[in-house]
Amino acid sequence: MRMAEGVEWALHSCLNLAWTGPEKAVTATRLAAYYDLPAAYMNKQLQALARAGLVFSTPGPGGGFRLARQPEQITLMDVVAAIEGPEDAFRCAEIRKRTPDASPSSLRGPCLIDQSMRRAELAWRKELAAQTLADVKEQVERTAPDVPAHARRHLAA
Amino acid sequence: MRMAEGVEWALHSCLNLAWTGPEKAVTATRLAAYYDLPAAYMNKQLQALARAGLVFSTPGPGGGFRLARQPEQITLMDVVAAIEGPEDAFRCAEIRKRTPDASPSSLRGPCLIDQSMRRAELAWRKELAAQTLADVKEQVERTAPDVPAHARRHLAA
DNA sequence: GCGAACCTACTCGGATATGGGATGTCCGAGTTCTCGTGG
DNA sequence: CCACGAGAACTCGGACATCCCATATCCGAGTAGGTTCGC
Repeated sequence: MRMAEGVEWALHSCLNLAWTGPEKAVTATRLAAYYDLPAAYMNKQLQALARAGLVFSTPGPGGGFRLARQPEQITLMDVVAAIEGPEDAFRCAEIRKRTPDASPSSLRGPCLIDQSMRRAELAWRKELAAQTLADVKEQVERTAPDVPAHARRHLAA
Repeated sequence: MRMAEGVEWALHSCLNLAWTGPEKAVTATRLAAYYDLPAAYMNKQLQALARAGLVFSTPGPGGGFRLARQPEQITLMDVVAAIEGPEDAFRCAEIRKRTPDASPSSLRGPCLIDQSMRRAELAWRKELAAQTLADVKEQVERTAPDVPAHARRHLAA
């Protein structure tokens, strides 16, 4: 099980967009260059964020991406779901139904293995949903106060 | 992000091995046939469980797999880790270090995005570790009392 | 001088290659049981 | 009848194909701004 690395890119980019502010749009090329990443692929990740409604995208000169909501209103869960998709990691294929003696009685309830796995995954989602971009942003500003200025400087038009 | 489907197979197989008991070994072929799954691939999953020490494997006629511990001593986390490996789903590539102005001061602390993701994944692991095979087994026996007998009958030599 | 139309440059957006890991298959090493043979 | 040994069958274990999705790239649609031409 491996999470797409685009998640990491998206999270860092969202933080950077929070620092540059919603007034000026930042291009995918510039965000990618800041971390020396392939620009076209970074663009793909930002597209996913745009589809999820987390960022606004404007084409043309002066265009780029802007955060669509306040950092307090964006959770880490939102970003992960935007990149990874809404599906669970564990997907019950209901193999129990393929047994030769899958009687209606034994299939009455839900698959309990699936339930247990879902319960764990729900705990994961809850923890992600409990943390907002603003939380992480504030932590970074406290432990590394010069990072926001650096980001603004390198991402400014 | 997608978990290997071998996890589902392994969990069901562990339950079945719990029902057949540790006295008689059950072959991979028989476990696979119970769910109409490819035998060789099922064998691969059981091998992973054996490497992790969750099951004993004995070759030759009359051989097969037996649960290595009591169901109370095997958590869902054990099974998932055996199949999926020990690595985290989210792997911080430390892209923050690739910024042109990655000063030692700003890199002093750990990556806070990584920390947040780890916190969520830890919650997932804790929830998995909190549930044992015995828990799930007991739930199944309560909601579908005839399943254990079916398993024993179809998996008996 | 001013306005409008054109043109260029820029950016996103989706369609298109590529690579690595999960999925699926196959054969060999080792063990156990069986069967035959000899005492 | 019993002991023994050779053989066969069975099972795991790992090496070998195959397929699919994440990764990576490229080009087209659309837009904004600048430029030039006409009035």
